Amino acid sequence: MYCNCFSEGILAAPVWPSDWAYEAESSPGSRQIQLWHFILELLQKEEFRHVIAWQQGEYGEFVIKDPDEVARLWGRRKCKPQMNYDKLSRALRYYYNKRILHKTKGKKFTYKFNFSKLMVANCPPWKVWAPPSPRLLLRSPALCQPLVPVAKQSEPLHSMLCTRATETQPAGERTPQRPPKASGDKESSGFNCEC
DNA sequence: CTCGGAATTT
DNA sequence: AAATTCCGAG
Repeated sequence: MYCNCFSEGILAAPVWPSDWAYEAESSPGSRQIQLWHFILELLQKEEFRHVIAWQQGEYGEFVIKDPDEVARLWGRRKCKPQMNYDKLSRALRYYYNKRILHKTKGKKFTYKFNFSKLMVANCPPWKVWAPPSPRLLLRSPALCQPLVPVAKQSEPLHSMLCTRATETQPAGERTPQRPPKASGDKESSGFNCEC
């Protein structure tokens, strides 16, 4: 009932406030990927669950199991070979004031997303894979774009999320998809920089 | 490790 | 505006 994130309703929303989804990769002059997008991407793929993963229990909370690796991947994406966890974590800290993240004190390498400020529009991490909605696939490359910041300047009031659908283990309904991950299995190791 | 100020860079 | 780099303090 509540989790209608995938229904046409929301996905077919008229227009996106600020379509960064489009400019995410293409638009030459547009901004580069943001760190939290990247984190979400990693979190969304199980290939990286040994490097970074959601923390069971509190949702939105994740643990960086291998800080060096995450930093390396981030550095690769941004073409910043000198990236390390020290720097990456500084960027993460800037998110505290922006209300995108906050720290889970006491737990090392553990942060938590502030979903009250962010709206999940597509491919929520908990479901890992949203079915069709071809219209919305726009021109996204491999997979659908993860999120959409809801409060750009005006905040509607969508603080609603898909509630916890995490490890409730519905079993029946949705079958766990394991989309395109079969043949070659090049591991692809995710992303490369096009610099 | 974690936290931010400050100066730069993109 | 979002990050990167450098770094002293707790």
